[in-house]
Amino acid sequence: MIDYTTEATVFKALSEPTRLKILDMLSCGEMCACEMLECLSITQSTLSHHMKVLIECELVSGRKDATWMYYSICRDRVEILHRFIDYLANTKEDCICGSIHMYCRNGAI
Amino acid sequence: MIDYTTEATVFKALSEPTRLKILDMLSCGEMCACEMLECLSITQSTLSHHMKVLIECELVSGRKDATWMYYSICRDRVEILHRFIDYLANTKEDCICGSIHMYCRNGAI
DNA sequence: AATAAATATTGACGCACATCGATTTATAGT
DNA sequence: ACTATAAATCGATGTGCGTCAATATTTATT
Repeated sequence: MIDYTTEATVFKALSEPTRLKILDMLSCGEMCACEMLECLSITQSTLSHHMKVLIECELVSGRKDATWMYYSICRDRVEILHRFIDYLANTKEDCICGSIHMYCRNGAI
Repeated sequence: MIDYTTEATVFKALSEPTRLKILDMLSCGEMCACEMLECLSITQSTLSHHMKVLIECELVSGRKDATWMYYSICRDRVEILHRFIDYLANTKEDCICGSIHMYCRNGAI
């Protein structure tokens, strides 16, 4: 049985234009929050909130150095997402479609 | 300049467990709405709403046959999403990071 | 025409979330 | 110790969305 909820949380984290831009900023390597803030039209508290969302779904990791926070992309999690999309959208042996009625009986989501 | 908003809309469509299950159901081919409804713990109007969301972001297409609606996954759009994730999360030549200050001046998102 | 089945639309409700300003916490430099 | 900077947390607010019940629309059948 697939855990749609966990992946949905990751997709939700990606459903914000600002957070997509944040990830784009981090794509070449880690970056300090204060530097990122200069290129975003949001307040510091909002940025902090966005980083929390990205960290909680494990798309990003944080590293503290003195008063600075450096963020970087977790490529492993991105890869998992990649494989999930592949699994979801393509034909497979153990598809819901095949055992769709049995699947219903389980009362899953 | 990248259009984060469009992709964010696609991710938002994917940020619902029920819609992920719907896509999973469609992964082996088109399916009728009434058949899908039997395997989902939601009302008919809610399913109709979800299908509208999936169609509007072009992840799914609909085909009407008499009173039945048959839905299927748009693999082209999934492929676009795939490439976007690759672009977003990996190092690239024309990265924001490199021209980050110039990028700011543009006043983009 | 009348009925039935499948789907779409409408209106309402409650909850989640993006955002902000203000405050708090943590750390470095003087 | 005091000040300044970076970041996190808190409380409030407005908007968006998932969901439902009820109704409307479309199409086939009798």
